[in-house]
Amino acid sequence: MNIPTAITKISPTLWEIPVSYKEGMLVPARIFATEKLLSEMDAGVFDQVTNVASLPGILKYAYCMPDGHWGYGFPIGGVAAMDPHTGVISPGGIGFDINCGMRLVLTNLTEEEVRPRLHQLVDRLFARIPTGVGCHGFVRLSESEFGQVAEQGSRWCFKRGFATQDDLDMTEEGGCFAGADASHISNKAIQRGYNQLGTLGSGNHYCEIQVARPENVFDAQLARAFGIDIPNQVVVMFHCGSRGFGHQVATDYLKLFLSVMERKYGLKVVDRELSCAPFRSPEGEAYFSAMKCAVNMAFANRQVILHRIREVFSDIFQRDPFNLGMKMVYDVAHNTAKLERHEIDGKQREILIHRKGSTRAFGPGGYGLPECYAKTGQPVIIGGSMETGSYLLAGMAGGADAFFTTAHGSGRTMSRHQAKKTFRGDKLQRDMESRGLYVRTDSFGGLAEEAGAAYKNIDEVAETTERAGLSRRVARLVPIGNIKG
DNA sequence: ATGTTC
Repeated sequence: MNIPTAITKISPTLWEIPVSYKEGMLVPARIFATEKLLSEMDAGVFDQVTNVASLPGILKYAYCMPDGHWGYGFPIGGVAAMDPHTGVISPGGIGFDINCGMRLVLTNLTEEEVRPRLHQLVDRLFARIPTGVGCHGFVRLSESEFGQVAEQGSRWCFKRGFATQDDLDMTEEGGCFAGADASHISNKAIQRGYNQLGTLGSGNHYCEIQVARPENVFDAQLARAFGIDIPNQVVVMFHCGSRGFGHQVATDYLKLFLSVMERKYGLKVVDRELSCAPFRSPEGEAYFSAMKCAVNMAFANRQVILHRIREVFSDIFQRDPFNLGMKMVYDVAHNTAKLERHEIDGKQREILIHRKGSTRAFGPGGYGLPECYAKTGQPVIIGGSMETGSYLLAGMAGGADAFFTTAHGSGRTMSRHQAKKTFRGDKLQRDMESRGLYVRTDSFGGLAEEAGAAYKNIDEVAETTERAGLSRRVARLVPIGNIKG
């Protein structure tokens, strides 16, 4: 058993490790999980979340969500809010894949209408959306035009005809984090990124055709408000981020911070992977701006992919995509740092929130939400493994204590290496097809790594976030087609 | 996650 003996149970879905657990902790660590999910977490989670609790300027608690697992420096599933004046910013608290995120798109088609053309549809998506490591997109950009993508995000897509105003409205922050300045980006990052717009990537990135079956709708009223109102309605969910561009931004600044952290700022961290800089320092501010460039590139990436998905559906079903009801439910990031206003000890304050493998989940009335979601709370998209389904949820008022944050996915229980040794991709593909799920992939090895059995149970994760008051389940979405890298 | 080891 990996669970520290010092842990105390605050509620059936919340656990706390006190500051006395480890020298240097400034705040307690809190983990949202059932006893079962807690017991499935690797020891690295407890080690890392308590390391995060020692970072300068951290406020309230270092959090970990129920899908938490070991990551680079911070656990994946981590949440850390810093005082912007005294605190640090850490790339490890955001992740290498900056603005990795989820997008959910409606159709007005039913499973019965899509099934006969499923193979054709998935094959065409696989042909039109580049997948795999190092893949390139169809949008031809000069390096300076790419700088505009990085600064403008989805707004650049709107100008180029790849987005509607409604798409922008249904994206977190309108698809553009303000304050992105491409002068903080290295040439190397631009070289890696400028031809990657509209590409899915590899690993757990995918584009899925899913069905909202009536028996899987948890809250019919919220489902209707989110546009799910036909029995067996088909939706499209996809998961990807900022590709090699964001990876290079993270690499560049991790290295820069390591060179100045101790020498220039006297910051000592217990793990080099917690490389950081004061938020209010030239290096910290440059990273925050560069990170926003990667955030915006990822929003634009998902927007161009949506444009292609609409083209494919339009070709296959011989109708305009908007006649097919292809409207976005929402696009939400799960690897970012943001300045947000939250109530801390009874006072409204601006704080710097790191969310790494955790999702913003504003409750009803949350600021900046589109008017249509003012009463429902923000749509939250939690992606499961490709075999087991995903969830649409809604932010809840009870999320305030966790800075309105919830889980992001299933969370691995088995390492990629272990999964590759345990499963065979070609057999998995045949098994999935016999269960009515048609999957296309660039790499059978990559497919084996994503086997459902290598992940936590998504139903338990989603239910735990609801019991903890973080996000209410709206509908469970079952995959029938999948393309992955 | 990632031109999967600068």
